[in-house]
Amino acid sequence: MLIGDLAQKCGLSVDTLRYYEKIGLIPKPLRDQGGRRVYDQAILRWVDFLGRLKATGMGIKDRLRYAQMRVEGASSLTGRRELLEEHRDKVRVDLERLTDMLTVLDDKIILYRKMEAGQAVDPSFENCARTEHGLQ
Amino acid sequence: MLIGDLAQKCGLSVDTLRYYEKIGLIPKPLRDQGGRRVYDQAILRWVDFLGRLKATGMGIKDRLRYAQMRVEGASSLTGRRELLEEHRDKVRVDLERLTDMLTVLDDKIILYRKMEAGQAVDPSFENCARTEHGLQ
DNA sequence: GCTTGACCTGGAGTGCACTCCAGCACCTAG
DNA sequence: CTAGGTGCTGGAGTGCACTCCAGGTCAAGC
Repeated sequence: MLIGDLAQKCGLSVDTLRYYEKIGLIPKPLRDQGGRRVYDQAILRWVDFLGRLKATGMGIKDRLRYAQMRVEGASSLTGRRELLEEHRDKVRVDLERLTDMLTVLDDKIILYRKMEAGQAVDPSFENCARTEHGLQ
Repeated sequence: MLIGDLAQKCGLSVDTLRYYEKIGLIPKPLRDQGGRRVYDQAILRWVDFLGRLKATGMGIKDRLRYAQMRVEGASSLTGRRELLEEHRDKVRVDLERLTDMLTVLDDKIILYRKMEAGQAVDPSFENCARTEHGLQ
């Protein structure tokens, strides 16, 4: 698999893949006679997992730490687990934040709909304890 | 309330508050004799809501669009509602992504713990369909 | 009256995470 | 055998979202 194929399969750009390699996020692949990168299928799982870490808010520094430990092998098992546990905690916090916000947004959207319908808004709703925002 | 007090109350830095004012995220406050910004309590609710939008992944451009519509008043009610509905959709997607990731992380953490305990890992678990990542 | 700390402005600098580019090599299809 | 597409490298450029700084003003306490 050449870099263009991998890019297509994993949804990253060729430039991003080379950038990830440069900073050490993905291992240096073998090269063919012409010096072109040749990837193994296994890279797909790793890139996918990196994408999930990123998509759930892990910055490049922590992904890099994780990648480096992964290269170190079995001796870094504990370190990797701890990093994932830290990240899990952050994910839990984010989940709560998003869940709360969903409520706030639902309330506000209802409020806006009422306003659009020309209804006078009940002040006790405007200052609804659930959102504490009313019309902003 | 001067800018330092506001900064303390809302958890943003003085610089950030001035930056937000410069780009139009928060309205220009009145000034006292000495030219210092004087804020009304009401700004707190707005800044808090902006913070929630930010903390749930809304970029500065959309926050700015929202802020500008807010200044326009009643005529922008529909626009604001639509923007919030768009954001709500994104929040829902993020919630699902985070929920999935929580499962993946839980599985991996269990796997790492087993490895740390020196247990041979059941290959059917290593390639567990839930995570499709195994040990990374 | 003077010091000290908070505030002011305009503009430069930072860190993250890519993204793009020039100029070149290589490989494959026609 | 050549044209077009893909790949290579090193390095510059981008957009976001602040953050910091110099050089100054102002107000309140001693």
